[in-house]
Amino acid sequence: MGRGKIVIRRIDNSTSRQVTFSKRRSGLLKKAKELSILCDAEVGLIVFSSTEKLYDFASTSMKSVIERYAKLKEENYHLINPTSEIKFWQREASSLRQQLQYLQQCRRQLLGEELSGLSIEDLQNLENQLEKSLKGVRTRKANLTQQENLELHKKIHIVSQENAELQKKNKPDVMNLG
Amino acid sequence: MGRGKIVIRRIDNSTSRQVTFSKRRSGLLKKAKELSILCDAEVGLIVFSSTEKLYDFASTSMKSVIERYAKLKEENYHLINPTSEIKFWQREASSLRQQLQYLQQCRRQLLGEELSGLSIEDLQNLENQLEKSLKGVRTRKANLTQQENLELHKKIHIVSQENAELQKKNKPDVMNLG
DNA sequence: AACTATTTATAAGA
DNA sequence: TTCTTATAAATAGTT
Repeated sequence: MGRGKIVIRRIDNSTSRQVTFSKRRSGLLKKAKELSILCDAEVGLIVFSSTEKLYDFASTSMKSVIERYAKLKEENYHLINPTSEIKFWQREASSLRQQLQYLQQCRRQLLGEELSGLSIEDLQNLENQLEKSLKGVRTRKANLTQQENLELHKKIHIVSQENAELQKKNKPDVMNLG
Repeated sequence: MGRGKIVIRRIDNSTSRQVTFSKRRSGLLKKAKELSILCDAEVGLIVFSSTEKLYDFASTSMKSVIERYAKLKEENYHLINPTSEIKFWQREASSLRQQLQYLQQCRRQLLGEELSGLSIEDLQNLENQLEKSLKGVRTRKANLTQQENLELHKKIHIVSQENAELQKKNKPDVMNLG
């Protein structure tokens, strides 16, 4: 619903991701509110931006929504039970550690290290990916360099003009010296 | 967004309230999902219909969303017994999440994505690294291929010998057939 | 459940 | 960030 159609995938550019977040967040909150009013529903909405900020809406109160939810889903009852609360965080940490380990291995492979576990096919895929990466990086670098060039040209032009004007002004003095 | 404009107030007619609920609920869930994907946000949405039915969406898991929410809002935090062990694991998870985030960004750059924050110098370093990676991968691939070739040669040699022996043994029979 | 006339949301641009 | 506007998407009322 805008000037162009978009596909739903993470927006790479951080600025436009923020802008889109701001717009869609307010739209979502508005619609959550409308649903609760129009249809007499109890609604709770929690949104954390990628910058860790919290935005929320609750038709009644978030506490009430969460408690009602937790009653229905007893696996979430750890909210009220400190023992399972500890277990929850332990599992969380374990899961995160696992993800971390995977990403670290992935990174090492992308750095061309730790390749011993890989088959020839894996290596070929990795090579293809690296070539793609390289292409992306070079394109970006070229764009940036070109942009910088343009700006430098502009600056030189301005400085040259300034010089020309100064020389014009200084001419009389120069003649006096001669 | 429909044949007519409506005011946002409770829909009196129970049938059309249900119909609207069904339509808007799915719209809301869709948009919650889209926001989480597009903007890399953690989103949790809980909806109870007026008929007590639960509909929900969570980009990660509802547990995680609620925990994170509860951590931020102390008024809900009284539900949790803040023992030092819980705090310890929370800190642990937070630290791990940070590392994870860093690695994810690192990985995206190595994949040639998300380059918008990098200077020309950064890009040059990245390019150098990728070239190094590529070299490592190609070397490893070449070694592996060579090694495989060697083994294949050996196998062929063995099979050839076996064949030769079999042919020698079979010769009498073959002559008998002739 | 479909259909569509409208309204609403929002992507892109300023 | 905020406004504008062309266009995509959602949906109110209808079949």
